Amino acid sequence: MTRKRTTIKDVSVLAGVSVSTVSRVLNSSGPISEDTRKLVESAATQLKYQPNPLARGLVNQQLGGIGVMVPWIAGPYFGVFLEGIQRVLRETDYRLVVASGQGNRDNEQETLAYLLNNDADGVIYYGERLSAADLEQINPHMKPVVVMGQDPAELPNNIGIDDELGAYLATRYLIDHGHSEIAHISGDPHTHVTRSKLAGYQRALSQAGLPYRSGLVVSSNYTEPGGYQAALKLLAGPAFTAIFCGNDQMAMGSYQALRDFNKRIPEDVSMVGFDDILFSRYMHPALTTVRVPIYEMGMAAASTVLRLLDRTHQEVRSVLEPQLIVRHSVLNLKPTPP
Amino acid sequence: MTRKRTTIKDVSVLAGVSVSTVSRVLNSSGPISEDTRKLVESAATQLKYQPNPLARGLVNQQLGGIGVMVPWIAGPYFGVFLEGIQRVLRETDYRLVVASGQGNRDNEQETLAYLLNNDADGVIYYGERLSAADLEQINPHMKPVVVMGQDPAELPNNIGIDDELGAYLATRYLIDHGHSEIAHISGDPHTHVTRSKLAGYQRALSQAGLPYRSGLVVSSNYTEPGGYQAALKLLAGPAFTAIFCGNDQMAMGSYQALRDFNKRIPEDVSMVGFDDILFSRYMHPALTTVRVPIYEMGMAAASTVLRLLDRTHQEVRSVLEPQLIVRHSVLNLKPTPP
DNA sequence: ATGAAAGCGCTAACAG
DNA sequence: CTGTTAGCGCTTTCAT
Repeated sequence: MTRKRTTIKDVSVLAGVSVSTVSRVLNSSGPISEDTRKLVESAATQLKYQPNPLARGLVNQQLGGIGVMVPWIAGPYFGVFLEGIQRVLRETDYRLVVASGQGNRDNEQETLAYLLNNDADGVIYYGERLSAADLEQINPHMKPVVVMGQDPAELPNNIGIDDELGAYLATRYLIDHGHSEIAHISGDPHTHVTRSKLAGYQRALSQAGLPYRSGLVVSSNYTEPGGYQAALKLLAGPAFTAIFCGNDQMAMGSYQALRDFNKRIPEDVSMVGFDDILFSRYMHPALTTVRVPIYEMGMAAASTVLRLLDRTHQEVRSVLEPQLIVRHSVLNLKPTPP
Repeated sequence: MTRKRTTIKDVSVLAGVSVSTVSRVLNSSGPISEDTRKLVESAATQLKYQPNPLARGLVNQQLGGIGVMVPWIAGPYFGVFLEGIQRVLRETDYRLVVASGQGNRDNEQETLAYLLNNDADGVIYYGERLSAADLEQINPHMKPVVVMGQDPAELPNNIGIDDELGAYLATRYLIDHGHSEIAHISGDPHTHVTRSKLAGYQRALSQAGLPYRSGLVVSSNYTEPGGYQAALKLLAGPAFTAIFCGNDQMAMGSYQALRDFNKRIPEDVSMVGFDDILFSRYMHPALTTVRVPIYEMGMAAASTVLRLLDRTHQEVRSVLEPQLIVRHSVLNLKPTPP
């Protein structure tokens, strides 16, 4: 706030050249003699010159930010996602502008629109509430948008893992360990992730010749308290020996409910989660779960916007395969190990 | 990327006035007749005009962002902090630009400098690695900087809770429940938070006439694996019946270590944590801990930068008092309840 | 009360 | 290879 920052003009004066020459060497645009280049460069370093991003953006028509919209910034899942994004963005000149929609649709829409208008040259949207049409409407300039957590079939630039496969793996693992009454704590049935997981659960069941029993499936909301409530509901219904939980946070809540009802894990109830958040390994017993490479997904999402923004950006090779992480929350019901 | 966005010029043409008039009504600067005001306003709405923040910033000399530098974006503690910041920033036109230093000093310094130069009109720095002098050096324009997690005595605009008091409360609680061999898992002894907590621990001890025994204190790094290792070290030393843990994440790791050595919590070892992160209540047994109002601290930090930026901004009334949350990880050793 | 014009700092033709 | 000039979109004197 004190003295003016040094401008390109200052550099040009010190170097004894015109501003356009300075601009040329700084951006390596246009031809420059070796002598003047050095001259300018030393002048710039000497003055610690930093181009004004506003002026630059004004002429280049770019805001300079990548906007990210997640339901919550906090939380074990999205935090890691953001970290992945930041990891690739830090190699660029784009800044990371984050916003959270707090699970509110109007809020999401408004904030995303604001982001697109004021802050971002491209956005990453992790959520299900806004459809392709919604997004198009708030994005009149057709800036790159990558969407996470929606059906790849319906949206372009959608990044995700194969949730169906993950759920299949989880359920299959339970079946292989002799479980046949397998409950499922699910999410909002209107969303793609939830449906995919349900589908994977069902596929494993039917493949093993096990019936699908709707009384064993309860919807919740992917939070710890939600998982707690869901487990309570399950406990009041038909008997089961295992739960496949839609995410680890709900598994955490379920653990609590199970303990409150004196059910031992895994002796009385086995449990498999989804996501493999950091804390899963510290649960007691350590949670067997499906690992989702959320950090890598953040990197992939960021790389994708960057690539959409600039054809020369390298695509990051990212394995977006879910993988079962075996820990100690599943009891083997079979006499011989599978 | 397709058609140009509408500019103030477009609005002025539609309204049949000059651009300066439009600017005046939009910013309520200068006198305007009621008629032209309405005229301009309707033209603006009709065109869905959004001022270009770059052009605006260029003339007003403001970047438009509040930069936040935390060690990690992910994680149960800083995520909530960021959420608090976002909460107050969303009421303003400032964007939230986040960066993480990944625990690397040079990285922090460089990134913070970059933020100050390119993105932010003010920054919030949560960390201990950069001193007042370091900060001053990278902040030639004297932009507002609020610092978290350092000694309030040494830095202006420092926001924090009374860690010493929190630690005192925790240790005192243990003592009141009949514990006298109380171990402490600490952090980097060079940092202010860690020293404060240690001081609170010592004060409670000496106040109760209990000796301070250095063999019962081990330093770690505030992570889960760090807590695990620290507990292991403790287990190899003198006997103790309780641990006061520098934060909940290390408590989580300690739980694991204790279980690995067949120590029951709280029957064999009682535990008190610090922070009250979301997961603490889901630990088994639920962790008794010192609640740090980190969300509110985020809000307070943001309000403070805003106030520094603009004298008219209201200061948020925030209670930054630590508070003991009693759950089930402490065994009462006394015959009668305290 | 309103308009004309200068200028924020930078890039990109256009000349030379 | 380098300098001059015209904007980018907006705010703000300075006139009127």
